[in-house]
Amino acid sequence: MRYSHQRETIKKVVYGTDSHPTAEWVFRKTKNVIPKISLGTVYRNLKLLAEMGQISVINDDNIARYDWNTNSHNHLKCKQCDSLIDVQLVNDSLISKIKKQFKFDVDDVEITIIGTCSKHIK
Amino acid sequence: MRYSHQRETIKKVVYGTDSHPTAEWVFRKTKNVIPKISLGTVYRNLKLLAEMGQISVINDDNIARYDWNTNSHNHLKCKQCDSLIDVQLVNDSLISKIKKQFKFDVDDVEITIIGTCSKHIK
DNA sequence: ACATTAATTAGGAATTATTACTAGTTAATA
DNA sequence: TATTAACTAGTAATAATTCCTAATTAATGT
Repeated sequence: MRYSHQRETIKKVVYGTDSHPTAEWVFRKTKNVIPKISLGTVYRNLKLLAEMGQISVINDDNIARYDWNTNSHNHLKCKQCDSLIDVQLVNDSLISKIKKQFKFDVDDVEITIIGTCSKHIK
Repeated sequence: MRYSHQRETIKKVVYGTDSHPTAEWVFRKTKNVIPKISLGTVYRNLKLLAEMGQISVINDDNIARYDWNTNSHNHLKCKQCDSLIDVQLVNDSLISKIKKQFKFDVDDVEITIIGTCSKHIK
């Protein structure tokens, strides 16, 4: 894989936020650095970075969001502010339980808790 | 809400399978009964049925799948056969743990376990 | 430093899933 | 049976994402 200014910039943008941004958001931010960058380039490089394991992809409703945190973790999604909060819920015992109980070979556990965050509970 | 032959047929199609079908699949099956039905009608009624709580929506990658099972449950997703298997992983203690630990008011818990099902482990 | 070349890009077209729009149809009711 | 508001078919529009292609650029050898 050859060096590319675009890809490095996109990576920095993702690594510079905890907001689990969409491709569109990354595109806008990256444009501040490289005004002529195209949306296709952003999508292609986000995909490449994900394939290389340098970022991870979150499947939020029907739109992809990206995360610099590639460690296995889960999300609390607030319906009010639409924000995603990182949490750690899964432990190895759950995974081995699933393996035994269902004879299912686990690669990844995707958990999203939908609800209302502390800021918006009235 | 008025009775509609289309909506009833769509509902029966969803209730007649465990395959967690897509809108496209429901459309094809419903066409066997009502050849002139349009895709838009299928989408509109799937949405209505979900809003009425008569079916539930699963967010699988970037495509919606539908499920007659409206009880809270989780899915094992096999990467080989792309099938979704119903399982029950969450218990009330997890939900109350989240409530306490993160001061987060939980409405729904979405869990998908990605991996390989027993049929495809070699 | 310069030429070669294969990876990468910008820009736009194409694709996929889904929603919106509208004139015509139909279920419910009086 | 006439009225009417909800519903449908068919099609256009939208949103997110991928694909395509000529031009650009990073890496390598000379």
